[in-house]
Amino acid sequence: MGPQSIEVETPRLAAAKIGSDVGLLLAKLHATGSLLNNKALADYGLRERSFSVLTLACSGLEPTQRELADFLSLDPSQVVSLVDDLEHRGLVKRAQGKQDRRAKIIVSTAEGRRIHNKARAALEVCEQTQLAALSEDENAQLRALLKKALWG
Amino acid sequence: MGPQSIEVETPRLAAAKIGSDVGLLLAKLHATGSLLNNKALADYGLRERSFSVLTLACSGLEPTQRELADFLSLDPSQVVSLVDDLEHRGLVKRAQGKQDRRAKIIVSTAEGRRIHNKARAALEVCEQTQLAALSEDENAQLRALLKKALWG
DNA sequence: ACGGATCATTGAAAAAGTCAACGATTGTTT
DNA sequence: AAACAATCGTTGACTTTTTCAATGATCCGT
Repeated sequence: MGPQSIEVETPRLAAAKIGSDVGLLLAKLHATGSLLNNKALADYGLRERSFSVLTLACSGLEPTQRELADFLSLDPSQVVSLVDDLEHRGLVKRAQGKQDRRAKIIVSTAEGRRIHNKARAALEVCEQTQLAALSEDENAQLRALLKKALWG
Repeated sequence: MGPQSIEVETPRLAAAKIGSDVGLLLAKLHATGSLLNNKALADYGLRERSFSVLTLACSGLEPTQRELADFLSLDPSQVVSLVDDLEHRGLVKRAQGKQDRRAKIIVSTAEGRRIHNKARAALEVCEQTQLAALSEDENAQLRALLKKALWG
């Protein structure tokens, strides 16, 4: 039950030119990160994706399911499953769209916000250990670059 | 058949705090990137993963399948499928391990290197368009940060 | 009011991931 | 040297995830 040891082996293959392929770097960091994130979120019955949905639901932005699908790069049917699960557990609610009655707005419940706060704290710790090799500045720099790459 | 238009819409939800969640940023950039990369590689009958395997096979590092699995964060059985496919198409060969006769070393064929060069060129163009919002310096900076985050 | 488009949802089919078992080989212990 | 556990690639079964087409309800432009 002690603090989980983090092995930082630098594999032989990291030397290859492939180590500069942005696509692979993203895939690898995302893969290892997802594993740790999901482990950290498991205590709250969440995974990376349901946590993301819950975060948006808690954001006050009142996202529709379509917006969630677009933003999270998911198929609309996957959003249905995620929201179903969160709704059954009382963490979010489906509300009727305001201008569009086809759309459904996902909003958090009080319990949802409570869980989200705890989960967010756990995830922050988790991500800090993942990016332990980076200084505070570099960490912020990485976020900024990723954002800029995505949305300019 | 003209140059594919790239829509750079900044979605409403990008404003949320979630836009600073490293895990989500990685997931999203990886997701959109994979789509484009796979599309670019399709002309050569490759996908992101088979391309990665081919790259390592062409690197001169003589990786074993176990090393490929570790480096690419894949299950060993997935590597079997990937190598099977590449081998059937004559792009790589399985060679006996030098110190360990259980292990199999993956090396490229001449045809494999030919295809790889073409695919790599196409992928570079593709990645440049993906990271078009970043300057040359920022592009290098991003690579460096990702590498550092992974291997210190 | 009509027709085409979009939203959430369902269900089925395809793809990907996970996992345990196996033979062959290795390294270690006795 | 003999026995033992561990590792490598492989196979096959199983679960999860992804993808896609179809549907009813609703919106929008004409």
